[in-house]
Amino acid sequence: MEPIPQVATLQDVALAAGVSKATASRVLSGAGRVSEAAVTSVREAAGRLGYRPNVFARALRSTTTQTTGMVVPRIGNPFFAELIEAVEDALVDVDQHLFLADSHDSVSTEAGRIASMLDRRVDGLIVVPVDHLRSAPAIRAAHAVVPVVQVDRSVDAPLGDFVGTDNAAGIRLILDHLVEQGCRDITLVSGDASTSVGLTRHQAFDAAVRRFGGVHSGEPQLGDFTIEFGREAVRRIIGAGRRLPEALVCGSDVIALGAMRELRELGVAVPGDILVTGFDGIHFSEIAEPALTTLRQPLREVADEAIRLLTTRLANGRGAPRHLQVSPKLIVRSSSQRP
Amino acid sequence: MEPIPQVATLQDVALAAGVSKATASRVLSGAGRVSEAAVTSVREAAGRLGYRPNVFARALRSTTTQTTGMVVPRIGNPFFAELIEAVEDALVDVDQHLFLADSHDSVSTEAGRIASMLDRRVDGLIVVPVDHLRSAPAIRAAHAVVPVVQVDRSVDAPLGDFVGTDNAAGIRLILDHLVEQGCRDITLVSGDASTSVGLTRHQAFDAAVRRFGGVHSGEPQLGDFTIEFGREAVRRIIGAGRRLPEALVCGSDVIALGAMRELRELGVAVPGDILVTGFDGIHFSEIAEPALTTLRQPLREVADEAIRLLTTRLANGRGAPRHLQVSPKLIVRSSSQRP
DNA sequence: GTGAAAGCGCTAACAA
DNA sequence: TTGTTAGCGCTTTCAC
Repeated sequence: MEPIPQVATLQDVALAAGVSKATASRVLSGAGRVSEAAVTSVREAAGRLGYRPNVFARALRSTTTQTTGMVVPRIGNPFFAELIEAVEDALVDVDQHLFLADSHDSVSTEAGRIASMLDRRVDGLIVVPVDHLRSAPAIRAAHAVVPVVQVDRSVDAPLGDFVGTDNAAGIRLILDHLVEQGCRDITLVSGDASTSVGLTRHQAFDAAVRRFGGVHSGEPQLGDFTIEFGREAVRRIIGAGRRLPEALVCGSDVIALGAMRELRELGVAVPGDILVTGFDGIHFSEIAEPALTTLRQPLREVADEAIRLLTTRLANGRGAPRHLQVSPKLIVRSSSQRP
Repeated sequence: MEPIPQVATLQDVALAAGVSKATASRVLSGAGRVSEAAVTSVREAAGRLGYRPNVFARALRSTTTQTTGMVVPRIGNPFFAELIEAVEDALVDVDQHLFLADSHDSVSTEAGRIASMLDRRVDGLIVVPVDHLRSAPAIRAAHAVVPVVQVDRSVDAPLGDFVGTDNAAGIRLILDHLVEQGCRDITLVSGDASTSVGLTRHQAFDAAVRRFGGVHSGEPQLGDFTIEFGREAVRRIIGAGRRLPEALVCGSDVIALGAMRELRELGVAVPGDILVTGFDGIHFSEIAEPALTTLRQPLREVADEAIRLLTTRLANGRGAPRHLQVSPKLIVRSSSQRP
């Protein structure tokens, strides 16, 4: 396999501008002192020849690739899709490109994807870990080589930086609201302890329930952050034949949407017979019927912080891991208001 | 900026295996004749040293990068998010990695993203064009350099391969169904003529309406494929004060979901007062209330075909552009059934 | 079957 | 300020 010939190389530009490759390089990459004349002629020549630097030659020589890697559990999950969009937006502002991979909720796939990001010498890595324990080795390996920022979820070990939502505060906002609505019997439907958010939201829920004297919670339903699990949880709760709780606090909008669907199919009215809340604030929470009360995560802010952490790391190197939390905002809609 | 030192280079492996770089390369990249002994020792040494080939050095020398580029109008749009997921899945099977970019529904952003894909020497490019006319130049430029396949939408000029849904057949399925439900007054709410799908679905709609003798359609509402436009269209239709149509045929599920939301807020019952249909078959169409009748696009199939087209091109080079259409499947749900 | 050597396009010493 | 030179790590002739 022959190398693909390049339209115009730095050599061509240098020749056309009547300078050396080195000078041309200095002009184009903006480093080092160069004369006005050189700048003008090189710029002109580069433009005329339609010169595009060879990314690989550059990467082979330098330490940067202008590329940020991102690994998420599942692209099709609307929450992650919206997060990806926010990151892509934020990346444009710092002139970085996005290398994206999907770990399919599998720790081993995730490890492979992270390894391939490292092979591609990404300048930084944004990862939403699949599992708060078993994702650690791959992330640790990455962390040894490149700045890593975990977003939304994190692994247990203190590895690199993190930016996510203040889950405990969020859950408290939800509980306050529900109690205010007169609920005393509230059940949690959320992700299980395999992810940090599942764990934290569960703990926060228990703590918040304990804080309110008269409130009690049924058996929490813990599983995946999927529509299907939301449905399944409802079937389990209703199948158990016990009295219906007054409210369902769901660990994500996706779960809540699935739960509401199943409730409707089983003839249970929301918010008539039971209140439901979500978490994340995805676009669809607003157009669901009934519109879903949720906690909006400021994704653009999260994305901006993630990029900022990455670039700071790149500039300043090591240092204690930083843990940033943004505050979710309670959006009260029909699903949680007594008719 | 110093080059980042590599953990183990081919040189190291060769040394450890007691062969030359050339032989080591031949073993590892599987090209050329090599002795059993060489294979064993090189493999062993590579494994022991944790050798990972340098992607950039390889790309600099060879013609392939194991990377496929994908440019979509908006990642956050659930239809595209699901498409991206399907493509990512399909790519794994052919050992390719994904370079993803968002064109933000802007032709100029799209051109920039495509150019940067070319800079990165992607082996192939998958693009969902923003505009069926103005996206052509950038796609043509790409097509001159690398296999390009347009997915879902296409530009007017015959550039590279295409794989998408048979929109006309889809619209016909919808119309047949609606007429069967007794509808005679049907309005289209869809994307405008700036995209090929907007155009095709509109034309197909007009043609199908003409085919049925007694059916007439109100003024079609054309705009973006967004939730917001779905709402806006409904406001316009109702604000016009004319008699409500019997059904709304929406050009995408996202539009339909927005439209249903607005109808509800305005006190119009679906399917009691008006029927609504979507297009695409995104996950949320199923859990909407009422569940949305839609046309399911077989995304995994589309993705597989796209990859197949790309790899065939890569192997066989030029040739007449191929235009593949997959058949959407009508999924009838509550939103289009007279109570 | 194997090795030596050239070179992909670029950046960064080091001289001048 | 500029040019010369030396590689970054790899694949691929071309001899042997």
